[in-house]
Amino acid sequence: MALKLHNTLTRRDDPFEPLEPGKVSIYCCGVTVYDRCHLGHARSYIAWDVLRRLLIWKGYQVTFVQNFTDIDDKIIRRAQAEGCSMDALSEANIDAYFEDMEALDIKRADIYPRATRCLDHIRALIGELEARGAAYCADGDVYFSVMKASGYGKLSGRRLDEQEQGASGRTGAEADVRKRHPFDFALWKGCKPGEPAYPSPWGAGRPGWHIECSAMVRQELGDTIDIHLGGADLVFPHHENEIAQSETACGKPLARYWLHNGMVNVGGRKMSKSLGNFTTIRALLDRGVAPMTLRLFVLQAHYRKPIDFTDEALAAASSGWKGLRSALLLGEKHHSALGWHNGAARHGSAHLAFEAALDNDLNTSGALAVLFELARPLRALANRLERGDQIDADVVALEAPWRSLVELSDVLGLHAEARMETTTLHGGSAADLDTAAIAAAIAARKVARAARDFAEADRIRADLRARGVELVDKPGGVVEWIRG
RNA sequence: GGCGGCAUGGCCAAGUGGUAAGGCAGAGGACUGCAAAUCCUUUAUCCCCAGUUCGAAUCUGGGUGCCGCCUCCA
Repeated sequence: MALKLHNTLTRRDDPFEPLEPGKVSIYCCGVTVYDRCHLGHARSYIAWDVLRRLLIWKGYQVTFVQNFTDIDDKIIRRAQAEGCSMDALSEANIDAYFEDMEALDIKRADIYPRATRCLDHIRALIGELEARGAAYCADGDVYFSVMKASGYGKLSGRRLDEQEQGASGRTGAEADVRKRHPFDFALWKGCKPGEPAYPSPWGAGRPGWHIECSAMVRQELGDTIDIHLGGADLVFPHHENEIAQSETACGKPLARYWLHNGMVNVGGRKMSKSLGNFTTIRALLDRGVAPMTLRLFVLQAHYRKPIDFTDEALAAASSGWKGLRSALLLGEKHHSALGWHNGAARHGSAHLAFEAALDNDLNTSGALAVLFELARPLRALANRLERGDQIDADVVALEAPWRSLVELSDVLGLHAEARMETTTLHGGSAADLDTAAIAAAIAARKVARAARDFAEADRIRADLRARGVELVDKPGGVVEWIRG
């Protein structure tokens, strides 16, 4: 089976073939670091993490570059509002970005260029565009002339004469008087008083948004890369403009495959910083949502379709992850009881079905179905072992499915840790209860149960639950508890 | 107004011409003092209409509804 990827440029599923056999170069549009990452970012970067893991699993050598936009109007404004420097704000949000991504088990990129550290390349690229007559100066700003870019609009399927200017309702009519064409965009913005500024041949100022990506791609990966990634909301104008800049400058295609992920919606509307309807990754983790629950939530839908974020969907993903997790932990927790030592052969048909699903434009939902089917008997066995039940399954025959499950789950970045994860989405604080107090309550309940005073036993259980501790009665009088 | 996308059981969702994966929830049964957890079993003809075809959720045309983008955005 060969990998097919939906290419925004061709609007088809194209067979994937890297420019250089065995090697893949990827550029992923990163975040503007004026705020924390939200679930929309998580979705995007989880999807691309799976693409990257898949390519590595298939044996490709992948070079993955992802930028940080650390020069931007919103960063400047936010920094002013918070009374700190732009650099301090960026640095804090970059740190937070890495923490969030690490929690979600998203692999680190090989290189993280930042706009503030690529200014030489940015200025050089603008200079080239100017030399080619594709850039012009106006009042301290430098603009790109879209009329000079051949094939402008090919990525987003737009024709300049068909667009209704300002249809998004976000542009001020007077802002564009300096432009020769309404779709011309800034390569360099002249600085205003009090703003951070960098020197340039066109005067002090800062780079426009689109130019940094063109410069970084060229600096880190060359004229033409294999895959360019980003959210669907970046297709126009950001990626269209990147193409215009890069291809006008060097005359070669910028990227062979353009992939775009769908949005995360809230109540049918796109989650976005500007709409204010976002939930940060951090907030979700602080609520006790397991990182892998978020992964599962994201991967249960195809990456190009919109997904609706609801508490119900999150709870469903949480339950699903619990099942997958216990199957994944089976071999680790019980390997001596199972007598699994030999590294059994893989479960061939599962591998084929799994790879076929992902080969079909990253059908993670189909791939997950394979994992759940592998997991079902494993989970049942794990739970029986935990309960001390009679085992009637062919335990030896389950080693191969388990090893396959672990390997294939890793391609989706789904990893189980043996430590107890909090999975409830609500519940009080158990901070006022120490372990001894809980043990005492359990002992008291045990006495009550022995005396068949179930009213008292249930009262103790309800009391603990109200304080965030859930009791689980196991066979043999064993009582386990977890903090909610 | 332009461009693009989506519509499958209670909810989420796969499916790319051959007779509906998977997850969640629900129901029934087992277990339990009860519960929780767990195990077993179980639930659809694919927005509407008209076509193409031996055969369509899958192709074509029309309709309806929803979403994204049209210089902040993952």
